[in-house]
Amino acid sequence: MNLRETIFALAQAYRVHIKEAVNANELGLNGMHVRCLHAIANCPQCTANAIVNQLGKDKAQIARLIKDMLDKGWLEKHSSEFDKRSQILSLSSSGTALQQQLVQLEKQLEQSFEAGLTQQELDEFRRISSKMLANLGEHSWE
Amino acid sequence: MNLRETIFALAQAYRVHIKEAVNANELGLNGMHVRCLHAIANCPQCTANAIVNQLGKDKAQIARLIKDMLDKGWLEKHSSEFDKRSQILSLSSSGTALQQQLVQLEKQLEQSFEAGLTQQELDEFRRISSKMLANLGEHSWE
DNA sequence: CTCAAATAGTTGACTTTATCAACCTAATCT
DNA sequence: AGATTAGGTTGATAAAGTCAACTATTTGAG
Repeated sequence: MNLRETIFALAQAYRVHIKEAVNANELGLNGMHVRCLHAIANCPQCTANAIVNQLGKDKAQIARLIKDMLDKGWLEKHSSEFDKRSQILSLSSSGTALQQQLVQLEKQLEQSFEAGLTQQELDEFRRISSKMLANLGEHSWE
Repeated sequence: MNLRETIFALAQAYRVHIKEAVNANELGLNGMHVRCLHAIANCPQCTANAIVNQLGKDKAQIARLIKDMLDKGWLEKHSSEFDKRSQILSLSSSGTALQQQLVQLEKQLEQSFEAGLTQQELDEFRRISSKMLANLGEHSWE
């Protein structure tokens, strides 16, 4: 298994398992919902544009995603006082609850990943990974 | 950066960079083409079904992908002598050339990833990764 | 041997996801 | 002010992925 296969196998495994967990809990959200919830939760004064940059997606797609999530009542938006072009996005109470559930599920999944590994190994994994990312000039980028 | 972020950042970085390289070389192929070329190259007596299992995709999608690649002249197919339901797929000469170019580009990209890392670190990364995959009961799975 | 069940592959119809270009409004820059 | 840039929305369309039905073989239980 070369590096490419390793990396994709990990990502694929994560995707498959978190999808299972999300479906099992019938949260009614898809992959982009998940990423968007996290992005907003972790980004103070989040705007649509911030999400576009963070997730590396087309702004049209993000606009529709946000509209969908607003309709579902997971988000709130109000225009920025500093730049009237910008809409500040935040999680509603139901959005926050959802995101917290996700954090929970992800924590559990991470524990599955990490089973039988020492703290040292985990640190090492992260250290090497971030070296690789630095090599390619990647940012936090989700 | 937690484990999820790390894993997806790596996968995303790989995807973005290989896509760039492929586009830069104007090979005219997309992500599924790439994966399919590799799958066929590495699978003796490859069938559509083998690809479905290897890539974990819907068989309808794979059938259309193969048709497309046959039209483009990258593949050849002939029915199996052992099972007349099966179509054995192989790379044509242009398909082989394409796949070889990809191998080249991927090798270069891997070198970018691995820059400044020792062989020990790389081994360690692979070892830890496969432990994680084993935790989740993953197979080679691409 | 025979017939039901399983397997390989194809196709049609459809949903989801992603992309491109046009556009509006507000901000910024001489 | 007038031109340009940036944030966001929308329409149209392309690409990816999914579901179900169907054909043609093969397998396997009785």
